[in-house]
Amino acid sequence: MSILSKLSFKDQAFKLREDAILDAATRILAGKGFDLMTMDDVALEVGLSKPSLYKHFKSKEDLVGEAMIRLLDGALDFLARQNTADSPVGRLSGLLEWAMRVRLDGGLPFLPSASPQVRDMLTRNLRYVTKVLKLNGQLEKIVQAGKKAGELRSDLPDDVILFSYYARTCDPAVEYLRLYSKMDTEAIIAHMLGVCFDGIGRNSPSR
Amino acid sequence: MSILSKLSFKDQAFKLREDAILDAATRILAGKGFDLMTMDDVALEVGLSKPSLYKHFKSKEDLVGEAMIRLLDGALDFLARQNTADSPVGRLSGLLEWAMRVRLDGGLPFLPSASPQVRDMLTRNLRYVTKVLKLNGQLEKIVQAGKKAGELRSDLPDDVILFSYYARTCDPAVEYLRLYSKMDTEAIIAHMLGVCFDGIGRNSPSR
DNA sequence: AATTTTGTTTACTGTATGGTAGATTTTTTA
DNA sequence: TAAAAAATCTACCATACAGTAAACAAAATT
Repeated sequence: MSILSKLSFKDQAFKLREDAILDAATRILAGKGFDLMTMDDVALEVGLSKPSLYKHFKSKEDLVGEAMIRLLDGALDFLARQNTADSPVGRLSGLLEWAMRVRLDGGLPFLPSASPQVRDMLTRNLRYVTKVLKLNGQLEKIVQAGKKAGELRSDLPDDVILFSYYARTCDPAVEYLRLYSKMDTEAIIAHMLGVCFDGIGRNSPSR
Repeated sequence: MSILSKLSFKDQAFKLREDAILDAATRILAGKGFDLMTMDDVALEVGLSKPSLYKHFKSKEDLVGEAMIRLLDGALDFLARQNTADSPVGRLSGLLEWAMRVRLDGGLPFLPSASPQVRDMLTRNLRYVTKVLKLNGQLEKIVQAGKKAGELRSDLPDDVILFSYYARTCDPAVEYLRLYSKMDTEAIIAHMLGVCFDGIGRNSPSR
């Protein structure tokens, strides 16, 4: 075994631990949110002591930032794997479904929806912002294509459509339906997609 | 001036101070959310010292609960003043517009959307829960009437429609549009109403 | 095996904050 | 105006938590 492969093995172990920490942080974040998540929680969940976390992430903000970045990477990856020949609304719909599934599976919601502090924190994270802008750029193109194809409302500005779309990924309605209705994951996803594109008004939705 | 009217005057002053505290708490809550709001913040904003707050509210949770209850009272009041002859969607639309306007005016969002801790806290507040159930009952009737009249999608269960409707009152899209678009309050409200009832899909909305 | 290096942990610091006791001021009453 | 009552504030406590220093253990290197 060469020195190189040994190093690489060590690095792999390091990376594995890092992923485990991010997994734990993600679970706890999804469960109680940023403010109630303590670094001791994360350490306990992942089976390390707190100072070890700080070998990987220089602060709580950094840790959460990385967790959000990993989520964005997942979204960008999903987009990249999509067939670009699919219809714009089909692509948006697919990504939204993916995001809902991640969330209902114990993952994070996409947007730091409510808390201004979390939003500000992420805004200060350059790598996060860069990825958000990249994702936003790609989605904006899809939205424009969708408008041209008559699949999306052309009376709404792009940013209204985009922000409303993003908001659906962290829609509290999902959480309330999960808690207080008897629907299963699939029914919730189907309904939320319907509400996103067709709203709650009128009969006979398009999809 | 009789003893009674003096007492009543003192009570009025007390009530005024209480309202001032609730106003301050509401502003701060809207600005930084529950976790970052400290009792010292509130005391400073309202011009009292912290212990004086505790003459009115027995805890931070209690204070925030009362602020939310005041908001619910406003909504119930708005509903009560509506013309019951109006169309169901007209009534829902009017209330949503009211809620958006409250929020954009520095008020609170309706639902404790994101934070599970805040949701749990309010769930333990009996007076709050009672009012939520009352409001929910009234809105459910309107939703059912709307479905019957063909103004609301009858393929969606009542609770999907209701939770999606509530979610619009605290939709983060509003915040993002306010921050990152050049729309004014009226344009934001108009678009958000459109998105709520018609979604973002297809052309030519109904309203 | 001795030495260095790396990683981990225990035990701690500093700060923020919800809440309170008791002194102090203001207002009311007589 | 003096005594009593009410309201308010200063100064504090206890707790929780992000982050760290230094002791300790494990592994790698010689």
